[in-house]
Amino acid sequence: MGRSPCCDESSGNVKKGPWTPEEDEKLIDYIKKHGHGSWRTLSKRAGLNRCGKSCRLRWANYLRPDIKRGKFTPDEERIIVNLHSLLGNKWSKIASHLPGRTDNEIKNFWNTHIRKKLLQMGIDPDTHKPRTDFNHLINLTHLLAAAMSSNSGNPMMNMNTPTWGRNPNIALQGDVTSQLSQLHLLQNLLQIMNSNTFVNLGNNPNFPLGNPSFNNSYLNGSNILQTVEPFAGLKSEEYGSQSNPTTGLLSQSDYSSDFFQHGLSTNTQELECYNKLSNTTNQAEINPLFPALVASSPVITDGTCSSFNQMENKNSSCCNTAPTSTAQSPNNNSNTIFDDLEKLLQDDETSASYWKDILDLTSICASENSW
DNA sequence: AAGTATACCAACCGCTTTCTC
DNA sequence: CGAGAAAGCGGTTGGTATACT
Repeated sequence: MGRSPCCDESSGNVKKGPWTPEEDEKLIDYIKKHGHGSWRTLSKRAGLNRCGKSCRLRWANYLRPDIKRGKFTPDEERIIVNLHSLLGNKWSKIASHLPGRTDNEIKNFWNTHIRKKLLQMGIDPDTHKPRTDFNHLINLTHLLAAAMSSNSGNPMMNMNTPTWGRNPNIALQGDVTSQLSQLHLLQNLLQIMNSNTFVNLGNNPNFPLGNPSFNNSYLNGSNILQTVEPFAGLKSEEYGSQSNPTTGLLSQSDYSSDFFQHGLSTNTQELECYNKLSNTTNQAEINPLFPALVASSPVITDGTCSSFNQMENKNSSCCNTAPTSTAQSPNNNSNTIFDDLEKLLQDDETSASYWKDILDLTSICASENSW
C-alpha cells in the first residue's frame, strides 16, 4: 500500500538538522503540559516547524527525562553483548533491558565500540563466533617481520643480510625462496595459535571466555546462542528455544569488564610483546596459556592445556590425557605445518632454540592481543 | 599552526508493524 | 476485512570533536 510522507515537506517549512535549545524547550514544555499525543499534530501545536517523526525521535532519544546519559558501564557493555548474542540487532529489545538507554544510543555504542573490540579479539560480532579470516593477525606478522629485520642485538636473524643473520646457526637460512617459505610457515603457525586462543583462554580465570558456557561454545564451534544463558528478565519469546530458560542471570564473569578493557590491540602492547621476548627466559611462567614449545611431545602434569597439546588432541575435551602420536589440529592443514616445523627444528639444535624464542613471542602476543 | 584522518553520535530515511476507522 | 495513518525500528548519513601528522 502506498504511503504519504509523514510530513508535508513540499512547503519547505519543515526544519531539519540539529535541534536548537529553544526548540528543545518548546518540545519539553508542550509534552509536560499536554503529553505527546499525536506526534504529527504536536509539532504544529508546540509551535515547531518540525516533522512529527523528528519530534518523536528527539524526545525519545534525547529529551525524555528518564534518559541516562554518559558512558556505558562495564555491566551495561556485558549486558549488551549478551543480549546481542541472543537477539541480534534488535536494538529496541536490547534497550528495553537497559533502563535509561535508547535503542539509538545502544546501536551507536555497538557500532563504534563493541563491534570493533570483538573484531580485534577475533570474534565475529554478527555471529559471536571466532572469525574465520585472519586479517586481524596482520599486526602480529608485521611485528615478527620487524623483529626479524631490526633486532641487531639478537643473533637470531637479520633479514637485511643475505644469510638471514649474523649467526650462521639461525633457523632461517638458505635462498630467498626458502626463507620466504619458512616465514610463511611461521605465519601459518600464528594463524593456528590464534585460532587456539579461544580454546586456551578457557584456562585463564581472568578471561571471561573461560566461563564454561562461553568456552564450550567456542570449543564446539557452535553458536554462542546455544550455550549462553538467557539474561534475567528476558522473555521466552526473545531468547527462543536455544537457551535454557531455567537458568538465571549470567554471571559477571561471562563478559567481564576486562574482556573489553583489554580487547584492543595497540602498538604499545606489541612493543611490550617484543620486550618480553628479550627479557624473558621462562615464558611459561608468564603465560601459562602458551608454554614454551618443545619439539618433542609435551608432557601434561597439571591438567591444564597448552596450545600444542590441544592441537595434538583435536577431539579431546579434557587435557588430562597424554597426547597421541598423531598430530592433529583444528585446521586440517596444520598437520603438515607441524610436520614442517618439527623438521625445521630438527635441522639444527641451535636454530631450534631461536625458533622457540619466536614461538614464545608469538604466543605471548597472541594472548595479549586477545585480552 | 594547519591540514588530514578518525571517532563519535544526533538525526534522517525508508521500510515494517500496529492501530484506527 | 481492508485502507490509510501513525508509530516503531534499524540502517545510514553527515556534522562536529578529537587525534594525529
